[in-house]
Amino acid sequence: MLQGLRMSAVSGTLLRDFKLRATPNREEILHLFLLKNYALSHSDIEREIDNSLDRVTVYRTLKTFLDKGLIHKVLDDEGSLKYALCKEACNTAEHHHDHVHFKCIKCGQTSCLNIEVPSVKLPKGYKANEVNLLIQGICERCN
Amino acid sequence: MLQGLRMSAVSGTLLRDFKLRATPNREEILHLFLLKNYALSHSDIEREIDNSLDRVTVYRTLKTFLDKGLIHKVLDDEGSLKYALCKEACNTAEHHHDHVHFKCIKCGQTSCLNIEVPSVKLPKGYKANEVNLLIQGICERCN
DNA sequence: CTGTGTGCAAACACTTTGCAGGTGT
DNA sequence: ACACCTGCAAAGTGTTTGCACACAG
Repeated sequence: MLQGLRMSAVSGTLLRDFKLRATPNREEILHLFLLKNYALSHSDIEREIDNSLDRVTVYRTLKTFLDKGLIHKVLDDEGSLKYALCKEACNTAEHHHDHVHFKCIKCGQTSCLNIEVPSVKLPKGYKANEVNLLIQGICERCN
Repeated sequence: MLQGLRMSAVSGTLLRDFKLRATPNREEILHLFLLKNYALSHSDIEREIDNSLDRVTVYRTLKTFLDKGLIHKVLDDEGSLKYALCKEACNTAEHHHDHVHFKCIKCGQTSCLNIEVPSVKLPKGYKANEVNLLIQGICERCN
């Protein structure tokens, strides 16, 4: 849904689609996600948006985006959560976040791989809800 | 390697096996890991060991255990890392940490599932090093 | 106009570092 | 005896909350 659109134009519209007020801050943060194709941590965002943008606002914006289903959490091995855009249409009611993420141990970037999550047979009694696969290694650019 | 041994006796020996000094603190923390069969966060450890045990010591002990290969990181969706014992013989030189972990969204416990990590075909150019699979859902006890 | 977003300040929580003294081997 | 572990204090970093004002709809 997000691909193939002019980024500069899309942020405001996208926000309204998700029933969020289109404020400059939100547009800027959303724009950054559209620009980068890898997962961003809180501090990544602070670093990239160098002009004044309150720390607290970033926290709250990320939480809002998360609640509304614009972005999803991406696991990281360092304890610091990262976030990435939901590629398909997720909304508050239903998410399908079975993701494969790849973290490069050289450049540190974590990106979404467009491959299927392999199905796993759980022991009986267990019921799966969400599956997260994090693969660490060397990405194609660093190879 | 760890299974089938009397826990109270094993901590000290195990520490020496890993070339670590057997101190009361370390034995207590290691004992806790042996006792619980799910992954523990830093704060879990602080909570469980209610008597005096300095926060800083826990940090340093966990780092030491990690470095020596006694424990490994377990991913969590909340940003707070957890740790669990390495079941097979891992040492500083070689780890094989392709793990499947299951986090129950009811009781919050994350445990190691004894199943194989399904193989994933990576796009060409990518090279995998370590694979972490985190499945979230309902565990057998909460079901 | 109204409800929500924002920035500031401050509180709070988490993690790391330095150092002096204690302890395992 | 020596090297390493520990606890305390303090600094550094990350996150949350309260409040008054600004602003989008």
